[in-house]
Amino acid sequence: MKTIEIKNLNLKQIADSGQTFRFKLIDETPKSITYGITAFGKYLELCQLGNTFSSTCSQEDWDQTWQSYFDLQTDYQKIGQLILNSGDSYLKECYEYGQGVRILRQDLWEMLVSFIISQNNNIKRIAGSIEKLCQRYGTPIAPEKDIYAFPTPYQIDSAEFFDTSLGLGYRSEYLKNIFEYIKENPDYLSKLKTMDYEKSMESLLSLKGVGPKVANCICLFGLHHVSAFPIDTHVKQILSAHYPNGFDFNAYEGVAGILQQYMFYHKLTAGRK
DNA sequence: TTACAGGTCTTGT
DNA sequence: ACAAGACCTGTA
Repeated sequence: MKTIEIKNLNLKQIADSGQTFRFKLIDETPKSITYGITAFGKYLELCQLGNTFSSTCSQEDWDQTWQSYFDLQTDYQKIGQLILNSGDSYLKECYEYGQGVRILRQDLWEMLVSFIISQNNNIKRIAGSIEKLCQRYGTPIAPEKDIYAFPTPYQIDSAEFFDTSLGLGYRSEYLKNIFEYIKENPDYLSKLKTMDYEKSMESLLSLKGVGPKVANCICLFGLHHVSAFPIDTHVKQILSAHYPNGFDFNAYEGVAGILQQYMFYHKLTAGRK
């Protein structure tokens, strides 16, 4: 893959949208920006200049891994039209501001672990914990660049998992339980992938340490259930400020999670310089 | 020093 | 059902 044109994709926006902790900023110039992205045991360096993207990755890797990862088969323009036609000026502002946000199709296991770590935590510390977890247990992908895959449950030694150097705090016990559970039930994750949104929520909520917010994040980012709408402290503030009489989820059946990302990205980054 | 961070669990009404 | 309070820990 040399260069390709893609609409509705902005790497910086996705990096700052909070759905992934595996984008590393490599280089930024006034016109272009390059990220190193790790997913599914592979590493991609991708440079964006407007709508033009370039990388040295093989065509095979692009077709088999990254095209799907970036959710390129989904038409975000169409979702944008829905918003623009809705007459909701706040939502319109969020969409126009964050048109390059997509819902990445990330690995379910990685999302499960990452969003358990995210609870009552800050982004810097979350990313640091995940980084250390990969460095300690993950398969090397490009070790000269300090790039390691996200470890499988079998690579993680839960016996030494209470080591405080990962900075997980009380979440380590939740994770330890889940590692053990997955090892005893190796088909749990593939079963989860066959469930619809409601069933997968119910199943995830039965795991200790997974509440409604984290379960919705896993549904949205790990299972691509786009009707999931994670409500965290920021989204709670958004809803009470802009929708005091309630948000009409029925009007956006099946795409609510994408709207959540536009709103979330807007709240976190708009007005910061 | 104290408070906070993309919540969840536990306990007490 | 619902409302507090506790909870690891790095950062400002």
